[in-house]
Amino acid sequence: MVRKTKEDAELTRQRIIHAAREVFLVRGVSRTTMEHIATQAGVTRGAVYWHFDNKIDLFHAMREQVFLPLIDRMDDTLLVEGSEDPLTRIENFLCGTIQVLNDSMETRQIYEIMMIKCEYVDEFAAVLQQILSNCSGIAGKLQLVYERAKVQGQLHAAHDPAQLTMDTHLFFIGLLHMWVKDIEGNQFRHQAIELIKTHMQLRRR
Amino acid sequence: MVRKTKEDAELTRQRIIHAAREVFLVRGVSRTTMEHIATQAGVTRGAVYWHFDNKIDLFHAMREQVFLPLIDRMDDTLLVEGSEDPLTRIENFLCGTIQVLNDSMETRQIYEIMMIKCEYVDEFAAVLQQILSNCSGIAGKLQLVYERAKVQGQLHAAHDPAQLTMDTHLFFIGLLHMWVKDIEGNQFRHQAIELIKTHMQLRRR
DNA sequence: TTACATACATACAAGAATGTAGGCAAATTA
DNA sequence: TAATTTGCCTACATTCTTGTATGTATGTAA
Repeated sequence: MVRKTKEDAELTRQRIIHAAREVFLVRGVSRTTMEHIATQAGVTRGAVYWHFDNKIDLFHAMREQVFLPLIDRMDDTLLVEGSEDPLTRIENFLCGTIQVLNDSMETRQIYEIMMIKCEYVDEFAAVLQQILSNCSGIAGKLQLVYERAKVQGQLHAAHDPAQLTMDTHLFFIGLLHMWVKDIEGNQFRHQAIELIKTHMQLRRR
Repeated sequence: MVRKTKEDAELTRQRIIHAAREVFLVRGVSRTTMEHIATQAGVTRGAVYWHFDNKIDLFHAMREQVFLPLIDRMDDTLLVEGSEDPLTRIENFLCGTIQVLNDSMETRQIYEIMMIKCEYVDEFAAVLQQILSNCSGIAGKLQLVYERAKVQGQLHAAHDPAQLTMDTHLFFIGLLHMWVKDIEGNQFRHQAIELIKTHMQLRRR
């Protein structure tokens, strides 16, 4: 078969992205060649180069598939004032993220690639900046919610929302890192939810 | 000059390790070739291969130069019961680590390499295990000190040393990661010490 | 002072990896 | 249905890397 319909082509594109993820995970981004990805996807380098300019283009395509949903979920869970109080909303957001990692192998693998299978140099240095910018965004939204919690009297009088935000932010970054690295699962993965609950409990009055 | 004395040779070895650090930092570990390192060190690949089997051998040599001192300092600061109370000892250890990062460019760069310029696959997967094992060691010692704090009545009655340990551990891992990634310094580096003090203040009764 | 080991430099062979250019048949459009 | 574009494959040409093998001059020990 040579030429495909548009739908078939899009399917090929997706297959290539999936293949890239699988190979990145095993070989690391740097050691992965376009040939590896092509073979894994069952096509040739020609097809890969047709759909993507180069490796980092492919990397970005892969990354988008987990980060766009993350932002959406964050807004929904954190900012929409439903029946939950602010601190519970934060707790739900953190637990929800862990839940996504548990449920979605794809997300799990992409996090793993970004954390321990990628070197942020040259073209990839910009990716790191995007990640940091994302983190700032998360921290910003967290702080909004902590400020709501303060207003609603959920916090100890001595606790400052900005400080609590940073503390929670760093805690969660650490948790994500260890969750991802703890492949065996016996150290952090099994007790991640409990760790979050404990962390939040420390700041309820 | 061809043949050197033992002292000269050791000097060459050190120069190669330093060169490797510098090149790893700029090009990432994977993209760094032995030729890059040799050139940076002012020698040829012959010299590099004489002193080190391959790149990961060099990587280990580089890593040792910061990790052995870390362990020592940890034991000194955390475990030696001097004039300080337990919670202060923990605070001093955390602040001390940040201080080392501030003072020692070498340490700073090696952390940066290990966190965002290295892919933990194949031969490097074992390095990640060592790091995790190191983390376990740190957590273990932290917990000992938190238990001392509990005995000495420094903690709230409701707080469990094991839980506080994990929370502090994850906070600090997150802090280290963000400290390293925050090259500009405006986000985390400048306020790292304050963040630690705030974190510890959350658990003093 | 004669061996031998050491500390490198140089040269070579072999295998990747990349990007591009050209080909080709089927899908799409006019 | 003719013309064009799309989606992909094949085939270079070129450039890196690696490991090793070999050369060699100098410390060093007997």
